[in-house]
Amino acid sequence: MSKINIKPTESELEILQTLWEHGASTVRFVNDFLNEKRSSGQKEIGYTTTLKLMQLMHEKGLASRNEESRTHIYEAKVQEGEMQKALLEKFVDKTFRGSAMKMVMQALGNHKTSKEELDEIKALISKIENK
Amino acid sequence: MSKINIKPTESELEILQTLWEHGASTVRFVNDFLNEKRSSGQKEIGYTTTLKLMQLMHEKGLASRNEESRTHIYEAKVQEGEMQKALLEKFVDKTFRGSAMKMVMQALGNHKTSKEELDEIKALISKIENK
DNA sequence: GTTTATCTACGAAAAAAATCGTAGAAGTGC
DNA sequence: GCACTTCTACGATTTTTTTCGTAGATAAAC
Repeated sequence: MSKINIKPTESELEILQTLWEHGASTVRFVNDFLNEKRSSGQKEIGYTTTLKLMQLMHEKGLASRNEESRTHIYEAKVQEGEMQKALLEKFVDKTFRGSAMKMVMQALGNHKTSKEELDEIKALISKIENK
Repeated sequence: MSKINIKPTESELEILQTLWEHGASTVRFVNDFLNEKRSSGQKEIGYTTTLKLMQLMHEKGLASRNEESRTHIYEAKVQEGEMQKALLEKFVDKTFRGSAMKMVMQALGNHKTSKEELDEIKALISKIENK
């Protein structure tokens, strides 16, 4: 349960997303994936840009890497859930002045929520209430 | 209902928070307030730093200012709720891969939620369901 | 009315983050 | 083996954000 004390930058977070979603990956894969996502309009990210970023992430301890083969394979070193928790807390502070509730209400209000999702939430609420 | 296309930086958001919380304010007030908040430890923010930031926000259209008296009075030009909505959307994308639901669950799970708050949410859910 | 404090404007330095170019090593295809 | 591609390392540039110093104007204090 090691606390997360390393805050990723925007770009780093984007890379982490990729690693979480696809598991351990090469720089090439991450770079391609990122560029596909932002296909329309924006300028492509150069390969060495992503490389550099991932090298930095390795140094910072955000990612580990396997150097057995020439093509290194990077893996997220922090868990997605933990990072989400840490970032959420910070975000609530910054944007909702600390009120998680306000944020939840905002999210529920804005977002078109399906019946299934609402049921899920209700279930969670019951669980919290009966505890 | 003008869409928000201006993304504030971290510092700008902090200033916006102050303006939202206290209404139209002078640079001096904002600067003092900000420094009190981060009292312990960190270095103080210089007056001209805050001044510059607020001038930039004015240029960008994030804040308006009343120049009638020598001491200008700044006011947030975007509404808190709108900005929260915009930032929330971006945040959910970046951090929860677009799943607002996942985020809500995470928030409800981590955060110690009071009975009143839970009731509030339940009320909101009912409202959504009966619509 | 002269000194002192406070304000804005503005430029520029410092810090943080993102981007890329180049070099050289290592693999691939023929 | 030789040309071609692909990879890492590394330094350096560019862009963005934050920070502050200085100058001049205005107000306040006495």
